[in-house]
Amino acid sequence: MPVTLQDVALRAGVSKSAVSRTFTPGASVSAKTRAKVEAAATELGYSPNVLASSLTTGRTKLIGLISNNFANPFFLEIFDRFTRALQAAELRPLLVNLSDEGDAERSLNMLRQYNVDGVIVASSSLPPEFANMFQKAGLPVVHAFGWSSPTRRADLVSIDNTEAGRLAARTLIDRGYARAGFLGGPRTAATTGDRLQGFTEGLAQAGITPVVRYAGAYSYGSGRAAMAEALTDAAGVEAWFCGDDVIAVGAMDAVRQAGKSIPGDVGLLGLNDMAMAGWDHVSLTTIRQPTEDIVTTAVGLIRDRIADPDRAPQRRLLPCTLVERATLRAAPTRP
Amino acid sequence: MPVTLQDVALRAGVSKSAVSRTFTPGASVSAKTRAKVEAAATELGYSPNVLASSLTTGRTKLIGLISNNFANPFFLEIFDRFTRALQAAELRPLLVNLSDEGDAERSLNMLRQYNVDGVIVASSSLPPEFANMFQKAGLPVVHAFGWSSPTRRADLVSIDNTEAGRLAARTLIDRGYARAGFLGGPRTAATTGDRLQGFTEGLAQAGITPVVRYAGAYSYGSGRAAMAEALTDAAGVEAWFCGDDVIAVGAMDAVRQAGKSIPGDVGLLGLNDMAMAGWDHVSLTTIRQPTEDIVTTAVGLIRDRIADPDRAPQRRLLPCTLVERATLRAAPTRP
DNA sequence: GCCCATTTTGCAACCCGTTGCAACAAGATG
DNA sequence: CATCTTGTTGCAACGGGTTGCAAAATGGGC
Repeated sequence: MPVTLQDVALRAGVSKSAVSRTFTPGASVSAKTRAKVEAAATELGYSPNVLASSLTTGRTKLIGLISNNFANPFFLEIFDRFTRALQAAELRPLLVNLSDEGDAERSLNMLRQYNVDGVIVASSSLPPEFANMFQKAGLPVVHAFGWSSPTRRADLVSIDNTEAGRLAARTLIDRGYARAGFLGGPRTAATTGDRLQGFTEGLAQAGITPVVRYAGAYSYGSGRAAMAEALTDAAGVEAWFCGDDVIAVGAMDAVRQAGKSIPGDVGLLGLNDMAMAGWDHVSLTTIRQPTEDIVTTAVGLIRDRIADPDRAPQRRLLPCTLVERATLRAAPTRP
Repeated sequence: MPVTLQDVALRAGVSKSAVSRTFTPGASVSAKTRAKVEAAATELGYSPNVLASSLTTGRTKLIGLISNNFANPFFLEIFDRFTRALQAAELRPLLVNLSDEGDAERSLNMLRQYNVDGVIVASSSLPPEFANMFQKAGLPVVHAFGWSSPTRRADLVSIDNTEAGRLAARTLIDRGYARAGFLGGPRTAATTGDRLQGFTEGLAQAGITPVVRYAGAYSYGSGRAAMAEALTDAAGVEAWFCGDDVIAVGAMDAVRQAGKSIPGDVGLLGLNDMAMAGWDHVSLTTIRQPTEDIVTTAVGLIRDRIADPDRAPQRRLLPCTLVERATLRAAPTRP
């Protein structure tokens, strides 16, 4: 039923090649033929079959968009931006949910079956093996929002997590907090370690050693549970740097549940600046990731790498900034 | 570089056909050949190229997953479920973000270029033209989470929105609210009308006529703005049935901002039961959509329709239930 | 061991495009 | 007008599979 190249060729009275070339940018066609072909094409409502052409060109314009963070509202914003950015670049996101997929092999396989041109891994908590596999299979990979190991050979774009940790430390010190805590994301997340390191380094300058706790996942429930425990466990902490906004929101509820006030009794600092952090009843003071920049950079990187698979791996670390809201006390005014 | 059918055939000492048939369920192959082929295949790490086979079979196992609700956290849960359900059915979601895509034609075109087997529209606020176009193009379409017009020829799965409206009405009446309001989603959303109708009908039985307001979008900001206005505009309303949880959360903040208490001064009833509705500080009383059921039903419908494109359009209306939390006052105990 | 009905198998054409190559046309140059 | 460029065009092979068809192999019954 669908209109094929052949149909258009017949209609326009030219060869298949002529039609094909009309739709191939940079190919050699005379203005006359092109006109004939285009007329026939619009008349028939023809549009070339990407999949068929991928057979010979090896390009599908399909990008695997991989994540396992489907419980974190921040990632809805990320998906929003990625889908738009990819669409704008004439690429198509094949969304892969790795939440309950223990088997890396299977996912890799499926992406290869579809001949994806590249893979964007949007997650900080995916096990390293995934990245490795994709690369071994010769698939261009870019990591966004996570990762850190300089040994990896994949492209990377994210904030400088160590620097974010330092910024968090400076912020808490500025506000006069003397007893600080780190409520990280999952231990296995690549970013968690870097943030902790920066945080610890930064605090060290004020002679402070942070209490360290971890949430089991990037989710409200995990943040809440971890904080509930920490409140009895590490009661003296005045302010917590949380590994992520959604964890911070969970923590916030645990604190209030325990009858303590924010930021009076306990201060909270998040990371991401998801939309919800700005909602009235949340008003989370947080470190903002430049989401839009990260996404457009990631899309740019994947295009570049597809064009030149052998180029050296790129690392783009973008700066993050503090967003002042209501979960940390104000800096004491200096006389 | 990738392993092809040919390679496996050579290795196994059989013809291409034999290999192809080994991987085609229901084809005629002897146990012996199958064994040989499978051995060779695993040895070489072969997996068939879906795209190549789609050329002859006409099936890509690609499903367009279309939405424009990227500001509503509820949809992250929906995407989570859809991706899992599709993956489990050996289908792949090609995610299409229609948020800023005014041009239906363009999206349709791209979906056709990729030969998607079908389309799932997950949104209640997409203009009707989309559905029409897909269908005219002969693409199997199923609508999930929205729509209602019985004149459409697409498959539909959602809650019974009129019934949901009635349930909301009954609930408010039970709690003794005499002055009720309806804070709907966008006027253009197909579901909004149905819910209002059911709500109005239900209230009529108690002789109540609802005040009606609309939010401009399914988002926190719209809900908040609409409620802020309504609070001065329609100050007498004791309880509002909101078109959606995220709108309700926005409304909640507007109410608190105005110095009123919930549910003391103003009652709120949401719809969806997104995860966040259950968070401590939200505790939204809401009407629950059976999300999981809707999703699995939608995936089932799309498979069936792909198998038999000519069958009569299906409508599956699933029941919804009230989830009691903290934004409506309790029903007065009857002696 | 022979004959017939069933399976199994391979050949070759086909799905829808792309592309190297050679043939060809048109325009420039002398 | 002949010759050389340069630009256009069609042919045919190819990419990685599927499938109708006929030939070959297998199995069963006697």
